[in-house]
Amino acid sequence: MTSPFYITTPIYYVNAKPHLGHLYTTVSADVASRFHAMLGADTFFLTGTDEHGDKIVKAADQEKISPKEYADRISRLFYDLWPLFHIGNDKFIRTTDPAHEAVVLQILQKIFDSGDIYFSEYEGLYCFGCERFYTERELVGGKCPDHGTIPETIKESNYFFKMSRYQDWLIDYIQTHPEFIQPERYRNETLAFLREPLEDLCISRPKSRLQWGITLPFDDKYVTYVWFDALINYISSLGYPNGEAFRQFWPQARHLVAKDILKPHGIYWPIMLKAAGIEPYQHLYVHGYWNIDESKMSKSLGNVVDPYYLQSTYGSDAIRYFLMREMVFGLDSNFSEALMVERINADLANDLGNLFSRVLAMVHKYFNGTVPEIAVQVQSGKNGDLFPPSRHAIETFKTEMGNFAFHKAILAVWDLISVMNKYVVSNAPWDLAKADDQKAKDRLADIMYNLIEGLRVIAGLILPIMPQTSLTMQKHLGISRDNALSSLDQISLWGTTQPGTVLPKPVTLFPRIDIKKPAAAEQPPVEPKPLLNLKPEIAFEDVTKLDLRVGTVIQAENIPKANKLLKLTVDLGAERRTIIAGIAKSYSPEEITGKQIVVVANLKPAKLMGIESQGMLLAAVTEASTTVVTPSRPMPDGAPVK
RNA sequence: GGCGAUGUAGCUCAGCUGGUUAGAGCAUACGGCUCAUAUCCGUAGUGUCCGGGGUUCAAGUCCCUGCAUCGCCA
Repeated sequence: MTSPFYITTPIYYVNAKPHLGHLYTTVSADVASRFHAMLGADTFFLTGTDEHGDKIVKAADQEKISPKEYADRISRLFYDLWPLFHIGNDKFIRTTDPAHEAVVLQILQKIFDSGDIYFSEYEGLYCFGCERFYTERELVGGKCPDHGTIPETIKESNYFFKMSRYQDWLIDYIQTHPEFIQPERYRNETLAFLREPLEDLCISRPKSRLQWGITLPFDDKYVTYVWFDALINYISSLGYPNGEAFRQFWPQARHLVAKDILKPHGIYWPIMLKAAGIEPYQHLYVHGYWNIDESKMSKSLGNVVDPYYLQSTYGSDAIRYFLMREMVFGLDSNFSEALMVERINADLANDLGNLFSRVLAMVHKYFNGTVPEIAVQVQSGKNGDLFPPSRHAIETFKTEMGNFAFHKAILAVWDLISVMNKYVVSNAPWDLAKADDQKAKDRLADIMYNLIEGLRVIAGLILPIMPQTSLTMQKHLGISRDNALSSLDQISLWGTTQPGTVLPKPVTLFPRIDIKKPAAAEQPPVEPKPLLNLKPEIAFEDVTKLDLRVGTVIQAENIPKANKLLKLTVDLGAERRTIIAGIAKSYSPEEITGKQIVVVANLKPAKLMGIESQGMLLAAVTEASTTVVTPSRPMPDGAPVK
């Protein structure tokens, strides 16, 4: 019996709507899960949402609803999305589920009792956006590098988890289990991080600052840090400690994550498990990002491709195929609609769809839609012409899928498709059909039977990737629902199609998409109005504290080793200022020189890259670019901006 | 600043432990077939394999160095 297979996606944080990154991770997990089911494994596939923490409270406040209502709303978007992509998860967990919260309490108490949690006072700079403390040197110009806001100094007592105690154990574990973190580059990254002393993890937040969380079992004045709460979902979902699913699946866990959450999964989580006396998970599989139109996708910005739009425009299977085919698991990939249309047309419509269509059309034309009598080669105990390439495809597919090399597994299938298209041409069934002798008729029957069997193999192999298309193909190959292909062994048996089976008329599996008029143009995306994610409301007095002035950039230069920063000399009329601005990616020194800009003139100076910056300039910022704010008509330098 | 990754045809990428005229898919041009979703099959290419230096009988492949892009850490 194949060992049980337990796969997880991260539970997605409900501060953002589902985007392409979520979709990719979830589809990957679904594909892997379906594949292992085909190998005969019992599978458990988990996804869900992560709902506690500061950011959720803030987002809820914006909407003037409770954190729970807000979490319900966003969680629902994920929950409703997955069926559209035929994601077959066994469970959808929410960290607000009472059962999950109960397990978190147990784990906390267990680690607390064993002495790995201690109470200590801490003072530091805290960014509310990031929900974390920063050290001085991590800040950029005194500001949070992610949010550009000035962190607040906070002094508080908190509970800490003694991760440092397990550092050597973890290093040793990763070194003696090379497959623990994959691909290797991320294993190396984790080990590199562990070369430095590990700091203990602050695992609590005082309720004076945050109530939206799980109250610590040993101190009701605190709630649990959201990551500590969230990671436990992987075992609470299985009914830790006594659940049947936990006993069956736990040691087999495979966690799928994007590279941005390597640290919590590669370091915190194994140590948490160790401290709680639970066996480590089996594998952590780390994948890369989708670069969309050159720019990265980001959870905090609107620049993401909407899965709902993709599904309604191109269909679930085409998207699943593209995501699995285009990305080399572990590396970054590019995403654009044009690239996707190209793949859909070339691979799905031309290669697969057309092969399917031409073979079935011939069966109808030459044999009235009936699978011809078993061909000579098969009768005589030999396998058919297409048996060797089919077997090869199956074996390669099996190996590569097992390695999470989805794109290579797909290539193996497409190699078979290519062989079959050549097989059609080189045997020219239309010529055999015209011939008037029995030998030609037998040969024609033989060829058509081989093609039908080849299609059956393809239909089986694409089952994990494109489940709906697989079912459509099977139906048209005369495979009834009751006998639907479900295991690799079944697919590997050559010659299971019964002669005499009447096949339905062929259908178009994937219509070609007109490049000049992409489907996108016909169905404009129905975008729900994006949330602005505003900062908390401020009073007029707060605005008057800012002293904004017009100034002219009279000199600009690059700063060595700082690829984002320019050093500007700005004329404010009465005085000149040196200002360090993070615009180097969007402006050359030449381009910015001579421009009038708007400066925050009463900002406390800060040192960046060893240079004192005496103010900051205003700029409009997206993930992709930065544009400096300029008065629409020339103004005298030093003129106030109100 | 430290560590690491990447840099190969117009595009996306293969090229394992160094070994004959550097590959695939897509895109392009031409030819063939007609069963098929104007699909499929065949042919043709184009490349200072990032720059420079070195090791070797022989380097895209190893070493050094520079540049560019990216990631992690500080």
